[in-house]
Amino acid sequence: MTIKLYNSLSRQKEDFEPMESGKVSMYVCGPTVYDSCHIGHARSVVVFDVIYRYLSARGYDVFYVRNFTDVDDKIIARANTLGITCDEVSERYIKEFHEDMDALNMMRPTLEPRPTGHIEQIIGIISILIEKGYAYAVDGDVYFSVEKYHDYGKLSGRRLEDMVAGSRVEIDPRKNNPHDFVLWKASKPDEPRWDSPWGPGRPGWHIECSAMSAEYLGQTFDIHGGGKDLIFPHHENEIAQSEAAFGKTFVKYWVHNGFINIDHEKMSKSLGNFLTIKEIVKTWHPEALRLFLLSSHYRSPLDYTDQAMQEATAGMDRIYKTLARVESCLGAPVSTLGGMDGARSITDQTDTGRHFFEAMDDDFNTARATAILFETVRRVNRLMDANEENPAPSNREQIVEEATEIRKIGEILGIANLDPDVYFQQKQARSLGSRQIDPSWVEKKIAERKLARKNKDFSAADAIRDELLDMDIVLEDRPEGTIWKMKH
RNA sequence: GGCGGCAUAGCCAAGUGGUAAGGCAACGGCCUGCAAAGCCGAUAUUCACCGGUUCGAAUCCGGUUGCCGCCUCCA
Repeated sequence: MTIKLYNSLSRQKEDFEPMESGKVSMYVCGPTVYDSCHIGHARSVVVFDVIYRYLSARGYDVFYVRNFTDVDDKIIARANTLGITCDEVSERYIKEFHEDMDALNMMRPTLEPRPTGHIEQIIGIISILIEKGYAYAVDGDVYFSVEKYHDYGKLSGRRLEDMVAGSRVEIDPRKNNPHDFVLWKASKPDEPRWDSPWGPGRPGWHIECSAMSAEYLGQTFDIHGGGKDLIFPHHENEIAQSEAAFGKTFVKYWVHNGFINIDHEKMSKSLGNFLTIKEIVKTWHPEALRLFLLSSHYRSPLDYTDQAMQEATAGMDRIYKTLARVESCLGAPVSTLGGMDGARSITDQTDTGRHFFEAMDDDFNTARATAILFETVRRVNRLMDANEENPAPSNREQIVEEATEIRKIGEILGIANLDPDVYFQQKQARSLGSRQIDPSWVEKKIAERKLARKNKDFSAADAIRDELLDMDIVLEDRPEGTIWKMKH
């Protein structure tokens, strides 16, 4: 089986063949650390997290680099506003980024380099570009000359002459061509600065990715990822810099994720509809967010709404309810192998495993993959329905096997690997916290209802149930007693 | 103006030449005191519209309409 992935450069799906058999080098553009992460970051990180996990599960040794941009105009502006140093700003938001991403069960990349630690390499590339005549210095700035690099525009599919220069940004008269972009920026007095052959300054935005990817992955590497918006100008400029400097193909496969809308609107600070991960995770379980993000293909636009999150929550509940039911049916937890071991143990020897591979091999089609997950859930439930109390050994075996497949697939999607009790407790804690419900009061009501039911006073019992339902508390009368859950 | 994308049931969403996955919601059945949960069942003769290619198209080609993104910092 061959993995196919869509290459933004060729605009079609291609067979995935890494440069070195069995190994994958992957670079993904991370955040500029000047503010809290929003759901857009979450999508990008989840998408590449799943790609990373899947490639690993398929036996590749993946070297995954994701940078933090820690020197930039926005960071400087932020530092001035907060009255702290740029380093303090980036440290603060890197820490926050890690907290948010840990909450969303993201795996850490192999390396998370930052440009401030790679100034030497950056200056090195800029020097090569000047030597080769691709760049020029003006007043302490260094610019890349887009006209010198003849393939400029090949990723974004635009030609230099078609672009309307100065339509939205003022033309800088010091540039040879309005589309020339800055490689090195002279620093103003109170800005971060490093010595360079062109005077004290700091790196431009694009050059860091060329420098750090070359440093850790080589001058050519397999996969470069990021949000769709980075195609132009960021990735276009990276290609120009790297290929001009090193004279070889920069990246084999370009992978870009689509954008998130909020209630059908583009997310933007001016509209005031930026949703941070912290806010979302306060009301919704992180796994519901992951399921939502993986419920459509990574290149499609995705609309975030409360309804969508409720549906994703219902989906996660369904999976965990089944796992809980398996546990009580078999009297033992459904094992998680932990880490990537579970994911790596998926084989195409089972229908479920084979279908899952087919879906994911096809450009990481997580929407199809989640469908397979739900089909498996239904099969397990059906098996248990047919074997109420004492499942025959062969049935037990089958139930365990199918339930374990759910865990394994979940390991790659980054969901369904919690103890079901823990999942429902975590979920409940969110609801109780936002609704201020006292669990012991609920227990008291349930006891009252139990008494009423014992006395066959069903109207009183139903009144209690309705009262609780108004507060989004749902009762389930099970053989072993009544349990309660929050509706959302 | 240039480049690109999307239009599939009430909603979300797979499906890229062989006769429409999956989820949520709603409906009927089993179960239940009644519910809830779970399972079962029925739900798109049809994939924005108009032509064309083909034995055969949601899928390919041409056109029309509508929506969206990028061209500026942005995941």
